[in-house]
Amino acid sequence: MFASEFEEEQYKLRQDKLKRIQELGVEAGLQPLEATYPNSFRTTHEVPAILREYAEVSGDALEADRVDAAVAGRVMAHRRQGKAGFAVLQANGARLQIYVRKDDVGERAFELYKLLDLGDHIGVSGYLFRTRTGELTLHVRELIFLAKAMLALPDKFHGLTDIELRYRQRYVDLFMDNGEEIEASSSSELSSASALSFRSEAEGCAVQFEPASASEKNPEALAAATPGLKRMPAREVFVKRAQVLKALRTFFDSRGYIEVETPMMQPVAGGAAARPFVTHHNTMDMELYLRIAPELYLKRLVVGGMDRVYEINRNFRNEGISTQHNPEFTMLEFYQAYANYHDLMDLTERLVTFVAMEVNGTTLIDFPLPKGPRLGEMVQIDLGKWERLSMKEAIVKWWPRDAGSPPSEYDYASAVRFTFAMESALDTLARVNRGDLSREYQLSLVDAESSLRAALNDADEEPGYGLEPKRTDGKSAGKAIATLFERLAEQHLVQPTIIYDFPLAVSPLSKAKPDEPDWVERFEFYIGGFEVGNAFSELNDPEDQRRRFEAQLGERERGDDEAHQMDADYVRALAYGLPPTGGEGIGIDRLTMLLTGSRSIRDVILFPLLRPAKKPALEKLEDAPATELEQL
RNA sequence: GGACGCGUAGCUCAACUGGCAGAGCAUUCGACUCUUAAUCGACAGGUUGUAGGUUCGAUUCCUACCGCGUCCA
Repeated sequence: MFASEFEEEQYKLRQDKLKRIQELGVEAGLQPLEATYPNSFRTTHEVPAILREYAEVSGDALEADRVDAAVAGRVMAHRRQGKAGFAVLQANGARLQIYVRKDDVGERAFELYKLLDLGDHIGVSGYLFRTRTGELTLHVRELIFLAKAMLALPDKFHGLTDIELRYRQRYVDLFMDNGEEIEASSSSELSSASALSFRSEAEGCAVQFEPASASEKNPEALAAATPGLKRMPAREVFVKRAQVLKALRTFFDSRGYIEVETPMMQPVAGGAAARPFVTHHNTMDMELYLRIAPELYLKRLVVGGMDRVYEINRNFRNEGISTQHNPEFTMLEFYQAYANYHDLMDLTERLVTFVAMEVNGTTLIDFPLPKGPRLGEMVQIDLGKWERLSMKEAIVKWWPRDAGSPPSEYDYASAVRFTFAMESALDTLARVNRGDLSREYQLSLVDAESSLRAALNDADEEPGYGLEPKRTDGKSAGKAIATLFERLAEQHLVQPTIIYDFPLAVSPLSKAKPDEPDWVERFEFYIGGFEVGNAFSELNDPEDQRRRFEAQLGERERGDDEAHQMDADYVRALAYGLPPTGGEGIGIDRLTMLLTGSRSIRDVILFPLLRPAKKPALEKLEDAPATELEQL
């Protein structure tokens, strides 16, 4: 528990203080436990409510018509001046100053006041007034000790800036973080006046996070330069996250969708391309997988006549960790019978717009790009303005200028032709004279080259599905096309963009386009340069579904452990008749990142996965001799 | 998995080209009845992530490992 001997000493010191506090309480007639860890304190006001209610009431008015109040909170500042002092109580993310005078609270309570440490919880009652500087303050008459902070708080001005510690000790981060901290990547002068100004408007909170110098700077110069990255306070991020969830439920509930919960532990981990976590049930002696998606269960429900369903819950994917990936993440999935992917495109635009308005009151967000060549750049995104491009159009739009003409329908039709197209594009690219080009341009050429090569590799490995007899080589180029799109276009999709019509090869659960059997009715939408959601017209032909699963099994045998597993029961469910259905999944963590201006998924997950903390120093010392012996 | 960066007091950070490990906050003691990063005075707090190496001398240079971060895959 203790990080150091110093901390242990601190702890003991505070134990002594707690004992002294107990003595004071007992002297006042309390039971020992009531004096140290009382069970309750009756408040008359919540701190945020007081700040809101009396924000406009003058000191004279408060004096003329005295307002009594009892509030409780955590001591976040403690300023003493002899026989009086000011302290700041924080509760529910808002801060109220209190004023304690020995003359008013008496000898014993003032003794208690002097024993307080930062982080302690107290309850106070008294009356409201305004100080000389005009700050709303509670003049304390009675002071009750509620709970002790046995460990010292971080630096009161800087707070916890160590990102690792913020994640590991979120319980500290939540009450310490005021978001004022500036992260590197631009000059401190600029970053002190961020374009983002986060205020707890909902709570009318006294904590204002606007840098004092902001108004003095030239706003035009600020807008021109990349503004610094100012974080929203941790607490506010998670308040917003709750609002996002609430808005989503409002949206679907009002449209007749039923919220359901489907298994998190599944005998077959299906519904997505990802490696699962494996677990074991002892009594039944069976392997189970933590779900990678709820998809197949939700569609079973549509078979069962639940025509509109949605689920908001965790998915688990045994994959890498990055600023956009956490092994467990929250996914919204919804399904609507008798709808197709065109209907879902319209619904998606309305949904995102609605959530933005509910949560932020505007569709405009300032967002620091979390990856790609424009990493860290603050961009303004309008979540109410959408563009739609087919995947093929997107490849054309972002096709490297120096690589000749983009692939045609003819090139897409088979892996052999696609390979040839990539090779000739690479040749064209290689012939560009790079002598007088800027470094930036040269880098973009390198990037283009690696993108084409990645697609080329996929085309080489592309399996033959045998689904399309017209192909001479028996191989599709679907996977390679998807890779090409991702490498060329994804990073540019900053404003909300729907990319529709995906290759069948990468879409084992989607319905094919009637006129183009190699392509499916599927779209993904991108914001801020990353994928936020994925939707399609659901494949509802059991025969076709069985063939696709079998093709995926072939993939798996070839070493692709992300290929979809066979789910015979799902095929059986389809055999009972799934109506034409549109379904969609939306990454809630990523959506929350956008709506809170967060650079990392870890900033919107309360307890992101980290390696276990290193051992306390004392344990380590004891271990040391053993390892030395082993080495000998 | 690869590249780069970081790791110094409880917290936030210094320590120039390798030359006595320092400051602020917090803590402890003292003064102060309108302060707000309160102020003033004093004390205390360190195996510089771990293990090696180079050197008269290592927080600094080198190697490996651990942890975290960022990017790429």
